[in-house]
Amino acid sequence: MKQPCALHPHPHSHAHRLIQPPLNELTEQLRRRDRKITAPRQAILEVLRRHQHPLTNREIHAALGESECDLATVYRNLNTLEQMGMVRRFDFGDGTARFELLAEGDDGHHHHLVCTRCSTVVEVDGCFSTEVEARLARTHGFTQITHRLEFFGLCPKCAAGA
Amino acid sequence: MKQPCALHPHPHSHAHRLIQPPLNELTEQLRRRDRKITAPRQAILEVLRRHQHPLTNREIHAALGESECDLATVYRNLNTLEQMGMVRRFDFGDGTARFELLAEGDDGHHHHLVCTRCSTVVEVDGCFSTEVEARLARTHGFTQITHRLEFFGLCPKCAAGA
DNA sequence: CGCCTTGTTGCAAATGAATTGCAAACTGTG
DNA sequence: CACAGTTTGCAATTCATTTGCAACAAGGCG
Ligand SMILES: [Mn+2]
Ligand SMILES: [Mn+2]
Ligand SMILES: [Zn+2]
Ligand SMILES: [Zn+2]
Repeated sequence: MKQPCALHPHPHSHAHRLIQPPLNELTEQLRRRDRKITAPRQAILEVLRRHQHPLTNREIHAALGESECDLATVYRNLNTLEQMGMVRRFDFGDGTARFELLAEGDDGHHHHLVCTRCSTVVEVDGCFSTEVEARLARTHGFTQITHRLEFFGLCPKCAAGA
Repeated sequence: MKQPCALHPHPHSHAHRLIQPPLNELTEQLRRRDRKITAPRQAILEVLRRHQHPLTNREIHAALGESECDLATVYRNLNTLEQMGMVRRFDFGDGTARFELLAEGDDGHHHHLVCTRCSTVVEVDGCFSTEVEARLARTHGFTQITHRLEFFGLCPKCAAGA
């Protein structure tokens, strides 16, 4: 029940971020905001808890197993969870949204390094560019500046075997 | 015929990048690669030449005027031009691709600052993170690392009037 | 200038992610 | 247990983008 991420190949030497809030803490967040604790919802959160890499709606749906629910329900729930700040949406530019569970209080801002061939995902931590954003704010008068940044490249395995 | 960008609001104080290769130079590139110089193609290149901000397929199609062609043709041409390295595709995360014309030899790598309310686009020049990429390469063994980065914020006009 | 090969176009249909209308089922609460 | 407000399943819809196919046009060549 607590198997590691089977959906995504990723370098074993680097563990993913190890947040994994316990399920009861998650349902607590739901309860607090008058969201109902349904079977699909719990199952989805369980899936997200198990996989600390970004997952697509379809992948989450596929990983549900028993408590199967409609794919539309997965979409709806991830939107809800995003609005509640419980998951973060990522965009790897392939037209399919991906989600990661957040620890409470964490805004989840971080980046990834994605293999353009096998889709291996490496969690990149550390975010620079606060100076860049400050400069942009100063130069162009923009406020509330954020950014979306992902890295792409060829993973060692793919570089070798191809 | 050489009106400025009418499709996108953008701060007047900052001109966009002023590449604008002449049309004949562009058709020359086509000829060199056994691509035919058709009316739709020339018209599309003209539109791109006039607007040095990222344009969507639909926007390009709408800006064609006389030499109207099918929207599918616009899509096909932008894919072709991208493969040929004559335009660069950008992704602002709204599910719609945008394109900018490139000067020959330029790979067009750069970033934007986009207003989340009115979609004003500011061209950001300067690309840091070569060190970050080098670090990622070293740490994870990836090669050919690039990145996709866009900034988002509230433009001064929107911050004021709302 | 006509012919031929090949790239291109228009049009309509297909794809694929994501959203939505609606009626039925369910959750939390009193 | 009953009620009000959510959530779900299912099917239909939207929207960007792609694609099959037959008609067409561009460029090379004789
Ligand atoms: Mn991540
Ligand atoms: Mn640009
Ligand atoms: Zn790889
Ligand atoms: Zn704005």
